[in-house]
Amino acid sequence: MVTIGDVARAAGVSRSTASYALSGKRAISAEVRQRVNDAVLRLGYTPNAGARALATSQTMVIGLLAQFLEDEFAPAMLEYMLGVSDTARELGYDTLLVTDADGASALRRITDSRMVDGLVLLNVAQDDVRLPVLRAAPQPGALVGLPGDCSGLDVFDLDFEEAGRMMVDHMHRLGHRELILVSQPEHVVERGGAYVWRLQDAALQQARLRGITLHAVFGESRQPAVGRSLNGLLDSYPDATGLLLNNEAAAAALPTVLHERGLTVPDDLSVIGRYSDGFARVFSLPYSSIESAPDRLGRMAVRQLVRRIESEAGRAEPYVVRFVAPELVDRKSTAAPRT
Amino acid sequence: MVTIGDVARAAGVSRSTASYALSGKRAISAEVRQRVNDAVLRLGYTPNAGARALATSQTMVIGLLAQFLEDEFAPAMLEYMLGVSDTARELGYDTLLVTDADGASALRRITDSRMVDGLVLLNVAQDDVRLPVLRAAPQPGALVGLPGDCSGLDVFDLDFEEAGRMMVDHMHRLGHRELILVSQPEHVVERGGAYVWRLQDAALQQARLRGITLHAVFGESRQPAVGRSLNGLLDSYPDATGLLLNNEAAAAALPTVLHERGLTVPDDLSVIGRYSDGFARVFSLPYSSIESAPDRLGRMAVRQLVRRIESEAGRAEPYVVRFVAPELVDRKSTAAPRT
DNA sequence: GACAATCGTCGAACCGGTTCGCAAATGTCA
DNA sequence: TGACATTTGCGAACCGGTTCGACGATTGTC
Repeated sequence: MVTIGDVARAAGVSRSTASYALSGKRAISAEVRQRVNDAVLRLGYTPNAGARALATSQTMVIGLLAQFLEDEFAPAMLEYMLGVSDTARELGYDTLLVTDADGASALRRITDSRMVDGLVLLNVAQDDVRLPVLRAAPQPGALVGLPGDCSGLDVFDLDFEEAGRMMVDHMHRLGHRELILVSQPEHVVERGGAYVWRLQDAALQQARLRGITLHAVFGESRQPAVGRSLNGLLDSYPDATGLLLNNEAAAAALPTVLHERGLTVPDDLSVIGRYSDGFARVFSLPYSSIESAPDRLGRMAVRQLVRRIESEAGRAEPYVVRFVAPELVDRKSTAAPRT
Repeated sequence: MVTIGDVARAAGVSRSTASYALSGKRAISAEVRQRVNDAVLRLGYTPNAGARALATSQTMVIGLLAQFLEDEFAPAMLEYMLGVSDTARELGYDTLLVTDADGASALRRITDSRMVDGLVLLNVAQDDVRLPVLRAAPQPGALVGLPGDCSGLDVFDLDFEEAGRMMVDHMHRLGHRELILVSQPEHVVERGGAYVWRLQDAALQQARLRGITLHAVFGESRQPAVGRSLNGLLDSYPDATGLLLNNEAAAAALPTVLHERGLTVPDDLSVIGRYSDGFARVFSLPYSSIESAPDRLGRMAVRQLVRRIESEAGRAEPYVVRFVAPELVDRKSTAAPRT
């Protein structure tokens, strides 16, 4: 392994001079700088990350805590992860991926051992057990997902309330008067997936405001339960003319269910989902949807995190809670209800 | 920050004694060991990862290189990633996620700076530019995906040849005589996605052997192209009675295409895909499929990698190329062709 | 020509662990 | 009681970087 000592020797200077020549933190003559650079190239020198971390107390790594829970819709998580990882790299950071089932103790391990300069938490729950650990950590943290208590952290999330209202209003404008909202499985809500009831509560309230009926139910997360559950719903609410899906698995299962029942979208039923456009295209999800913007959220979180990491001023700045405005991507799956 | 010096002082011993008490690499009296452990608990000591890496030249981190390419089916990658990350953690390692577009230079950066003890490469291409870098690196590497040259590396992959033969034979046994095989987009193959033509070539050969017709074509990776492409195929080969899908996006798009054409599976058409069971359940993919076993492959790769990292004997062991035998998961999407 | 300021470089210390060699304390046996 | 082995803990060196203070050589100023 080639160290900075080897470079210094090859360039005929001291280790400290070599270091300064490379970092530029002190004036070094052009000639010496050239000799050092040549030596670096000739020997193929790359600084040892551990040594540098020890000396500077900066690892240039951010921790990405992704929680994969039973009944959670995992594949969507990948989009957030890529947003985080790609943005981190653009800003000069690598990404340590942490998928431990026990997020709190994994978080403690990572922060206490100083493996990372900052953290991004995905899939944050209402009362997330990881948050006290994160607040106590010396590194700053950014969340994707809105918890009950945002203090001391930067938070980014889709505006699920507005999403719920948009779904209802869109249907209402078209003339629908009875809707069904299929949320994530009850499990997810119990565990504190706040976004589920944030959307649901707002949708219910908006329905009341508009004077229309909204049946809010929990869905399932995979076959065969998800198909059965959708059939059950359509049996239970035969007069409903619109379906709102805050549940990706349900959106994937719906085409077949409707086909089997001989129903056509949007003639017999109008449908709006909530997922990213990339997802819709890859999985052939044919319904208009509220864009969940996972890449944007991941990007925003990392940007803010790095700002805090890198400037001492950033550390002191007030914490932000920022919502991405939902946008409806039209895929022609809604229309006026059949009279 | 609390260091081992603080622990030593609190326990009334030297730093070296504290270190030995914790590592157990030398005999330390029970009483002193107790005092050290108490101090650790009282002060909340966790070793600094950078310092330890510097001293031991072991980071307890493995690098995970995931390549997300245009037209590649990204969501399936998550299953591999989780298999790797979870297994790594079980064995005491953390995972550095690298998603750079330029995999080769990212790999060089990671290995040269000694950030990781070993590497897992996903989505390995026939003539992968990352492999020369990996072979030159001081850390061992394991691949998921079979390249042209496996020398110096441990390789794990699904037996795609056998998968191709199984698909054909299964259809042949049922009485089918004309099949269509939809592969990944041409892009993927051009870039060296060997698994595509490994399956395809084996399928073609087996079809010849059985004396049946197999139309092998490239598919698309997303809507609306993927739907159009499937429709075009069914138009072009009206006599085909069986469809083989080595393309997840095509499997997701097919139900709607068939519905629009008024075709029923398996009465009008028999279908076999190639994807994991977890995937099929979450995305309501209703076709029998060859299990791609992503979690198993990730797990195998990490296991072997850690074996090589941890034992000096492991380093010397001969390199392995191991194939997972394909298994057909029956979802009742195949039957004898309509006469 | 004396003195101060600036520039370029070096030596040494430090970051926080681990590990080697050694010595003091204790125990064993003749 | 003395010789010797064993246990137990300590000091120092090292891993590979960064950074501070100092110092000699230039350059500038009056």
